[in-house]
Amino acid sequence: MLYNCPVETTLKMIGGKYKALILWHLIDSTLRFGELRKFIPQATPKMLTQQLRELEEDNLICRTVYPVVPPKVEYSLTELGMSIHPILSAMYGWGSDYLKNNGMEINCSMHLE
Amino acid sequence: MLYNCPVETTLKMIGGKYKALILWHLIDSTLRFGELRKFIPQATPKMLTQQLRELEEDNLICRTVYPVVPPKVEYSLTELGMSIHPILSAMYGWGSDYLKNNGMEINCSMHLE
DNA sequence: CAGTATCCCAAATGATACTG
DNA sequence: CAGTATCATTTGGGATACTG
Repeated sequence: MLYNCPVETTLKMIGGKYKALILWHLIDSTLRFGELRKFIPQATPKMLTQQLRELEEDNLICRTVYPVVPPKVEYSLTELGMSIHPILSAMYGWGSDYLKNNGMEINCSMHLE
Repeated sequence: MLYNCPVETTLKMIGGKYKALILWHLIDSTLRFGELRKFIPQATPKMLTQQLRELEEDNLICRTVYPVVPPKVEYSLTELGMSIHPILSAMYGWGSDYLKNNGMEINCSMHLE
């Protein structure tokens, strides 16, 4: 695959419908599939699975399966995934400012750090 | 519209197919429609127009029409558009590193600054 | 030059039901 | 619990031709 611009490379990896959101949620915690679903209820299981698989393929997240019943699967950031943090933070900061300046309430169940 | 997270707000505004690329090209120059087409040949006129209109609606770029024949239209960044620069730069940097570490050549007709 | 207008196709996403 | 499978639908996007 040939990219015109590195900006596009980055966008391809974190620009999926729920990818930035998933990464953001994983920044400070390892989460199970069901927990991610609760954080991102608008994503159907199919979509969530698909996005997670793509993130995993791109080596941004790590999927750990515990061989127990009932199944337990945990998702966490890889080192590469953690290296995205500054970008996500910058996006969070810019987005917050934008919403504030436009009198929109932020409805984010998320912790800044 | 209600956003779950400011990260999504930002992504909605710069995540369109050619948006980041358009913004990136406009960072250091005002460009005409035809010039943007040359820089982004993969975008059909329809798509380019659509993306430009959305960027304009979001107040990221400014469209200036000169009442001459033949028509002359120039696009430039607004202040808000310029404020995206750090994010784009961060994305450019991360993407470059990623491509380098994976032995991929960068084929970007673009100037870093 | 800077777009619009149409038509059409492919990909993305949603809804729902099911399973090891 | 953590997904898959299937079907239906919507959306995105390309090709092409046309215009003030």
